[in-house]
Amino acid sequence: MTAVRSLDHRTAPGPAGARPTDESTELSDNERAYRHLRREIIEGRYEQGERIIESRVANALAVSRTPVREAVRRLETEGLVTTEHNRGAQVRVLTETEVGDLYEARARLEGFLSELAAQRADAHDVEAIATAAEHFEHTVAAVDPESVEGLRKVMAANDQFHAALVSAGRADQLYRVLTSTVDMPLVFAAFERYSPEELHRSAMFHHLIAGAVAARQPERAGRLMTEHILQGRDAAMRRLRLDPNRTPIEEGTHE
Amino acid sequence: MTAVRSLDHRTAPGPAGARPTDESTELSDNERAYRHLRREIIEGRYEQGERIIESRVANALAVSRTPVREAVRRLETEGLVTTEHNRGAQVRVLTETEVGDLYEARARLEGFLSELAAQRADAHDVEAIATAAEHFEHTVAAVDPESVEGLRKVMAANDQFHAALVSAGRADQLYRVLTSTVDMPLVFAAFERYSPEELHRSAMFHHLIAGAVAARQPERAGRLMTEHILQGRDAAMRRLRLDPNRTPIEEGTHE
DNA sequence: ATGGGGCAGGGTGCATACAATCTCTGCTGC
DNA sequence: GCAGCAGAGATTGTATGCACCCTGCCCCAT
Repeated sequence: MTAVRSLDHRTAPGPAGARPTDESTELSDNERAYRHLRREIIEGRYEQGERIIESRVANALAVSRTPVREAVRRLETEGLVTTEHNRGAQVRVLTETEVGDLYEARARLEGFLSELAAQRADAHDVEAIATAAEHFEHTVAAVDPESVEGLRKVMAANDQFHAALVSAGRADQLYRVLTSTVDMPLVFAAFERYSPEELHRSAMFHHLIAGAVAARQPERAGRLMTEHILQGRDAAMRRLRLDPNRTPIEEGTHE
Repeated sequence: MTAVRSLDHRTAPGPAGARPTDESTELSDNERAYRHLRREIIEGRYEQGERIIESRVANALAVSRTPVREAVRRLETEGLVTTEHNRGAQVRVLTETEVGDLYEARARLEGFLSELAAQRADAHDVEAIATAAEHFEHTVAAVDPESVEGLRKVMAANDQFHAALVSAGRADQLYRVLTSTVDMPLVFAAFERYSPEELHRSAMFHHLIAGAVAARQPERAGRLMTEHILQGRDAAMRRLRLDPNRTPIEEGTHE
């Protein structure tokens, strides 16, 4: 495959629903490869343990192997893939215990984050958090959680809520720790299996957390968030036990 | 600069004090670049915010830019450096608040880790933890904490203790989260400034934690570890406040 | 039939080439 | 004297080439 791209670069600098806060630049190939692979893995389109062939990914994105390799290094550091010398990368396989531990670690980190948010939020932050909680509730009620788009919308709304907390907590560094650490795979795996009641319960927790932040009660905010995440863990692990082999979200052959 | 290496590869497959448990393979260029850069940054031989020039690093290690770039991607994901498109990487600058937050996050994670260790350790693990605590105490008493080698020895002993806990907690995933997350820079910055009394206090905490694990008391182990880390935070931040501009550990020009 | 050696193809790791971008410097014109 | 700009050199981002590694398969000797 030889460079059929050239124009991709110029088209669409990314005017979509981009947050007005920061990025509007056109993505580097590296970044595109990273996001692509991340999504493929998170949404289950790679098997657990499946090998990631650099040249295939490169072809699929019409780039060379170089940016793909760099993306793989990032994913490796995030823990989404493992690598062996001269044998490339494969999607990480997590045991049930590991999944549980990671959820619990996440619960503590997000609990801490929520405490910070409750301490540091200004009026604008409080507003944003409440809005996000509202938005999540609407989304959950409106979309079909079985469809890919529905799922993605729910996830996006969920991210928005957490992002509002991060912003309120002035904790960008923590955010990196959270997202860049076997965080997403769990989230998606969880939502993939969430029942309507569970989604509903999440929406309720979001509201409660928003309330605790607005009331400047760090401990309660932290406790609620911790419990919220642990609820997610339990739901996810119930499903994991029922169906240990996750099924892909979409067809999307990465062949 | 053109390949003057060739032999580096063959020499010393790494028979040094390598843990018998795993690696004895010769390192890839990528890995070498990663470790080199990581150490340079952690030990303060790059200024905060200083730019990292790929070709310079490549020359210094007698490798091409390719593995260096991959190493930089890893460091970026770990949060040690930041990058901007077409403008390369620079050493991350942390505010005092961010340092404090990260320490606290770390305190919670390591606290959790200690709980796991107290729950899951077998007799062998308990033994290893006690030994490591002992070793740390000896090291602290024996070396000159002002010298680079002394500092490195203290850090190595410290790592050994924490590694023993990780091993006991069956928490390899968590370990990744801990180390790969703006963890090291803080550790070193802390030890760099530690006074003998503070090192002593650390040794004491290690013993207490080891005791709690041996006694199978997860809560106490967790609490002690959390406090241990927070002590470290306070010490580090006291020093930070006295001398906001860290000084390099060694001369070592990375020119 | 079976164990093993070797060979071919697929893939990875690294080096090198090159265009695009950035940055710095010195000059020009106001 | 200084803002601003052009150009050269420095540096990054990506593509491509190549040597080595690894795996699976076929064939041969036992």
